[in-house]
Amino acid sequence: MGRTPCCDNKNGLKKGPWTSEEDQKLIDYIQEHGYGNWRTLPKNAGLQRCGKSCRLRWTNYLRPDIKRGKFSFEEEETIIQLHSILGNKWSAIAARLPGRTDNEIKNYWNTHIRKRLLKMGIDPITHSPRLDLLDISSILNSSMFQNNSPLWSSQINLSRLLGMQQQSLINPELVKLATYLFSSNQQQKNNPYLIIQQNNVQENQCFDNQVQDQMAPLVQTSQFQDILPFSSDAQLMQFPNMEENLPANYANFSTQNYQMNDYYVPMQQGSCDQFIVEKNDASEATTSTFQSNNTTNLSYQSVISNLSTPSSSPAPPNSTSKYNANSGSCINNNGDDRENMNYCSSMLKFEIPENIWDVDEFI
DNA sequence: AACTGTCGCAACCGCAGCCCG
DNA sequence: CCGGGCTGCGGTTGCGACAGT
Repeated sequence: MGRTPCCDNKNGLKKGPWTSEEDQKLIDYIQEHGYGNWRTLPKNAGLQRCGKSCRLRWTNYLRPDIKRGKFSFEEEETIIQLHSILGNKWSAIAARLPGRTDNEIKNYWNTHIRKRLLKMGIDPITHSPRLDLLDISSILNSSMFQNNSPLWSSQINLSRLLGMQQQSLINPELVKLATYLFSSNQQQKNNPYLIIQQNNVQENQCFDNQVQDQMAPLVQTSQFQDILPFSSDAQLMQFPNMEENLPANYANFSTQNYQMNDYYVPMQQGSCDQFIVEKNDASEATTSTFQSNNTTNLSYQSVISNLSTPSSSPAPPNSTSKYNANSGSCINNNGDDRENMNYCSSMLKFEIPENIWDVDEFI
């Protein structure tokens, strides 16, 4: 439209950091007259600033209801969850975080959370594991590609898959597939747990036995049996020393014994049509379970409380949500249709293709 | 102590949408 | 309906603080 910018310098308007005197003038004026009509406000308040600068200073810094200081774990987790739903809609995210401004959240995301997710091997945009960091050869050597695998008979064209490696970076379905293959590769090592070493995902095959030993009891408590992937006591029996290794205090256990870049994903393969997503608040960890309605189960659990500071999950108590894998919608026990399942899971999206064995469909 | 590189945050910039005459 | 003004939003930048050498 070609209108003149409101903040041109032809009037000698001041730019740059605000002084305390300017702040006080702005505060005094707004307290007396309220805000509105930002274009005329600076003149009336005796400020050599443009209205835009005044509005920004007020909304991002001087507003009395602004909460300063470090982000709490609850806030951080909320930001991650909301970002997985809303993307870079900082104002929308800020609207759900009382006292925080969009600018502050945006800065915090770019300087802390985004870097952390990248370091963990998670794409901060898609909130999915980054396929470009996966060792594709180890994926291809996974159980699914052994000649006794059901997939062997499906005549997969491996070179075709390799050729799609780059393209797969932008194909969400292939990302899902690779994620699943990746998990299967870990499972092949007769290990019920998958630790994603987020510092270097390429070294996933180097399983950290120490962490494994620490994590094993995590899922062996009666507290977790209801949300575990294992459908029977017999399956639970495959874990040794389940009573001895039980931590006295799970919350302390989860926050003190793990590195922030470790994820813990017990899995069993299977086809899934529909999942139940649960959040166990008593655990002070975010726990999500995907349970198929078939005979085989698949579960995903993320210990998210190791991100920064020990704290509790922001979700309301007793929140249980059902996630329909086909529609992608997430409905909690109050019947509210959540926009995205990530509200009740965590930063990692785990979606299992409806027909995982039909690999050709993804290529 | 001096220099250099990195990080974090406040502030700026430009664009888009809404409102109103 | 149209155009100008205002506001809000998201991306980017500049600079001070801090860490490392």
